[in-house]
Amino acid sequence: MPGKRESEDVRREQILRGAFEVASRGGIGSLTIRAVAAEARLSHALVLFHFERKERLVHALLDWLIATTSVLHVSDDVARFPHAQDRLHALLQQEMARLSREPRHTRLFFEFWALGARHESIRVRISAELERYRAAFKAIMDELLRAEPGAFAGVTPDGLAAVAVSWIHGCAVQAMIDPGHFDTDEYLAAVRGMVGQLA
Amino acid sequence: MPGKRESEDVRREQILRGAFEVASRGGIGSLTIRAVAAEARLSHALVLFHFERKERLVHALLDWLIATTSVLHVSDDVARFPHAQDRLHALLQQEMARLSREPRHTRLFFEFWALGARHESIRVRISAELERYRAAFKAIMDELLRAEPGAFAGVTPDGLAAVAVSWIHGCAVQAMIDPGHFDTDEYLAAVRGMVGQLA
DNA sequence: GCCTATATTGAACAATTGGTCAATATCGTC
DNA sequence: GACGATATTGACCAATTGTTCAATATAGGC
Repeated sequence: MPGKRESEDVRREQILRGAFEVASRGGIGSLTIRAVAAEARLSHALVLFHFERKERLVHALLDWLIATTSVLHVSDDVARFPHAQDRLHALLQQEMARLSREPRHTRLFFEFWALGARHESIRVRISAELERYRAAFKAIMDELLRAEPGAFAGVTPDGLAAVAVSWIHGCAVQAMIDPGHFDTDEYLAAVRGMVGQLA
Repeated sequence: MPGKRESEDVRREQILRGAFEVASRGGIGSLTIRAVAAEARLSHALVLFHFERKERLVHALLDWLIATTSVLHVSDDVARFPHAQDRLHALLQQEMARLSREPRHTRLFFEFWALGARHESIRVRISAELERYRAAFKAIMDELLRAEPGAFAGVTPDGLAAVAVSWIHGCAVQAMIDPGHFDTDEYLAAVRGMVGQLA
C-alpha cells in the first residue's frame, strides 16, 4: 500500500512545510506527528521515519523557520543613506514592514521564543539569532555615536543596540495582540523624533 | 476516602497556586488537570469539581496571574519628581525592576500573550491589560510634550506611549531569552540619553 | 447523636498521543 | 524481466489526556 517514493530532501521539505502550516494555524501546542502527516498527505509513520523523534521535528521546524524568514539584511536602499541616523530609521522601517508582511512567521517565532525559556537547545538557537540582530544594529549605533563624540556620557553602542532591538520586538508583540490599536506610522514618527534629537 | 473539607475560596486559591507552579515550571503546555492536582495534593477530580473544565482553569489562572502581579502603578516615589521626563525615567526603571523581580510571572504572562494570538477570550484579556499599560504612559507623554509644544512635529503622545511600552516589553523578552547578554543599566542609560534629549 | 447536603475521591471511559514493527509496493540496477 | 534495497504504510501498543460518575467521608444544623 505504499505510495510514490520521493527523495529524502523533497520529503523533508514537504513535511516541514506541513509542520509550519499546522503550527502556524494552531500553535506549537497543536503540532502533532499525525496532524503534520495529514497536512502533508502522508502516513504519520513516514514523518517519524524521516525525523525519528518529534523533538527533532520541532527543532528542524525552528531551523526551517529561521532559514525561510527574510533575515535582517542592510539592503542597498538602506545603505546608501549618507547619515547614520537615516540609515537607522530606514532599517527600523524595513524591519517593521517585514514583521507585518510575514505575520505567521513572526508569531510562530515568538512561540519558539517562549519555548526557549525552558528548552536549552531551542534557547541557544534563538539566542544566536538575537545576537546577530543586536550586532547589526550595534554597527549603526557605533557610527551614530562616533559622529557626535562625547555628547552622550554613559550611552554605549551596546545600550543603543539593545534599545533598537526592543523597538522591533516590542513593536512586534504589541501588533501581535491587537493590530488595530497599534499605529505603525505613529510609532515610527515617535522613534524618528527621538533618533533625530540624538545626533 | 474523601479528605478534609475546605471552603470554596480557599480551595480555588490552593488549586490556582498549584496551577501557577506547574505552568511556571513546565510551561502552559505542561499544565494538565492531574499535574495541578498533584501539585496541590488533591485528587484530579476535585480540580474539575471546582473549575468544571480545563479551559476555565486556564482562564482563571490568567486572571489570577494578572491579579497577583504588581500592576503598573505610579508610586509616590515616582510621582514626586517635578519634571515629566524624570517621572518617565523613574517609571521605566520601576517597571524593569519589577520584570526582573518577578521573572516567573513575566515569562508565564508572555506565554499567555502568545496563546492570545489564537484564543479570542485570552486575547481580549491581555489586550485590556496592554491598553491600561499604554494609557499610563500616555499620561506622562502628554505632559512631556506639553512642556515643549511644537518642538516635535508629528510626534504624538500615543506614539511615544507605544514606544515606552516597547521599551518595557522588548526589554523583557530580550532578558527572558538571555539574561546574561542583557545589561539593564546600560539599557536604561541609553533610554535616559534619548528621553533627556527629548525635552 | 442523627441526618442531610456536599466536598471529595477512585475507578472507569473514550480520545489522542508518540513510538514500534512487520508487511509491502516502488524504484534503480543488473 | 527479475532482484534487492528501502521508502512507505496500516496495525498495534502503552501512556497520558480530559471528563463523567457512583460511592463515601465530612461538616454543620437539628
